[in-house]
Amino acid sequence: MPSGARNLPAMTSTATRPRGEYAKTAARRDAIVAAALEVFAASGYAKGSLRDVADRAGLSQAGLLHHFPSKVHLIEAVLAWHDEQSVRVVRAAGRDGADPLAALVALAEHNQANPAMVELYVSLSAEATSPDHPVHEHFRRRYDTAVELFRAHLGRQADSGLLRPDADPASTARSLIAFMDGLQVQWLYDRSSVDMAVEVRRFLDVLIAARAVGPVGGSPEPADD
Amino acid sequence: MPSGARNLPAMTSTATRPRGEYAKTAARRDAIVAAALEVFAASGYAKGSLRDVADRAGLSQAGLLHHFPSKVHLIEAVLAWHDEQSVRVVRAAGRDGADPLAALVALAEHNQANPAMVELYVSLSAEATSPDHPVHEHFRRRYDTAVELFRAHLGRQADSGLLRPDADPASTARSLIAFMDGLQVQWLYDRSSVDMAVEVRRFLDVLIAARAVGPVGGSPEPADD
DNA sequence: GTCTATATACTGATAGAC
DNA sequence: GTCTATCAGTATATAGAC
Repeated sequence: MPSGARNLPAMTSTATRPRGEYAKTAARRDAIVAAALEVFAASGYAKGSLRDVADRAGLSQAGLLHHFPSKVHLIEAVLAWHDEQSVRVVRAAGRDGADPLAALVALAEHNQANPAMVELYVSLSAEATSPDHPVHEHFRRRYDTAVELFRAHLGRQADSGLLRPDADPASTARSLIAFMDGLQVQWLYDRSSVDMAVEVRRFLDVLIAARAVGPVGGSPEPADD
Repeated sequence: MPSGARNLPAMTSTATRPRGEYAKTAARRDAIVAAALEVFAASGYAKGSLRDVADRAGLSQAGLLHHFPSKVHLIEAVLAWHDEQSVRVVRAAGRDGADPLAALVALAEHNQANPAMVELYVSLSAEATSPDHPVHEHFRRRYDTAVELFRAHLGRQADSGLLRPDADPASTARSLIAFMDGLQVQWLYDRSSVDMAVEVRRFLDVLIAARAVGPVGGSPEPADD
């Protein structure tokens, strides 16, 4: 279970403190973030307690607060790690296919293999709709940039005739993100009946494809379902 | 703000207790449910406190617990009311159009006019993904029946040639619900930029329509955007 | 039916020893 | 850097007066 920290980047600035003695601290912080990810994923941010995180990370609650001076600092670190993971997956998928849309299938597969990340994202994005929530702005910005990213890409596809002519790029961008978000919720309620990667691919085929009914980006990944 | 109780049905069984003295109790319960809806919508179920609900309903916390013996009883009453409202809207929309799909547009409009209901649904459906959450089963059943409802309808439309031939009824049903759920989240983050009713109509046109590009159900409501 | 008062438990955060 | 001990605040729920 606490395996989320194995590929954590050094979030503490290693440049200013080259001393070897602090390497243990960085590992500690990573372990704490991994524990916090699990706790907040399972209980949400409001109900998730620092004591639970501390217990799971193997230190006292006061010890935890030495590394992260407040609960808000901790959740921000967790979100930074979560976002970095997502970006990493999308970038890796974009290396061969070069299509941001095909990367969504890879992201769905990645999420499906990491339920805790889905739980965290679903519960936290819902909690943070309250304007005074500590990470409200984080998610607001995230949606803004995500919609704009896809809108721009779909606009280019429309210019190339690769988008259904009756599909508005801005609306389609929003729909795409909304669909993926909602799908994660359904998946959490019934993981055996919902295959997110398959649904995403079908959705893209139906919604995006102009004339051709084949895979969206021409990416070399036709065999999976 | 506390205007959600004006069209509350009598959830307390008025048939068994015809006495006039208890009418005040029913009204009290309705007021409490309305207050709880607001509190849980704004703060979520976990963080929303009975004290807040009691204050808003104009009685003490102990007095509140006389009517609803526990927090779980209260949230169940709130959900029952919420579901009843949604069913009412869908049924009313189905009376003239007779198309469940067109009713979704009406539902989106209704939700847009009642932000508290959207906040409640979004935050609670996310919270309740945890299997041990008090209302987990409620939402699990809700998704099951909703998917089955739309799947059956889309299957009939497919038989009539009214569904894109490359769209699978079961997948499309899931996608439709996922899209609407995700859209509500985005709307909560940016209410001025997102028009749920418009997006739902566009989505239906693109995803469902077989050949005709016109409105899905032929309902007499072409002028809105 | 509603109240005050309280029991019991847990929260995030702090102080200071080591 | 980690600990124990403790803070002040808040939570749900109960007991008993009126």
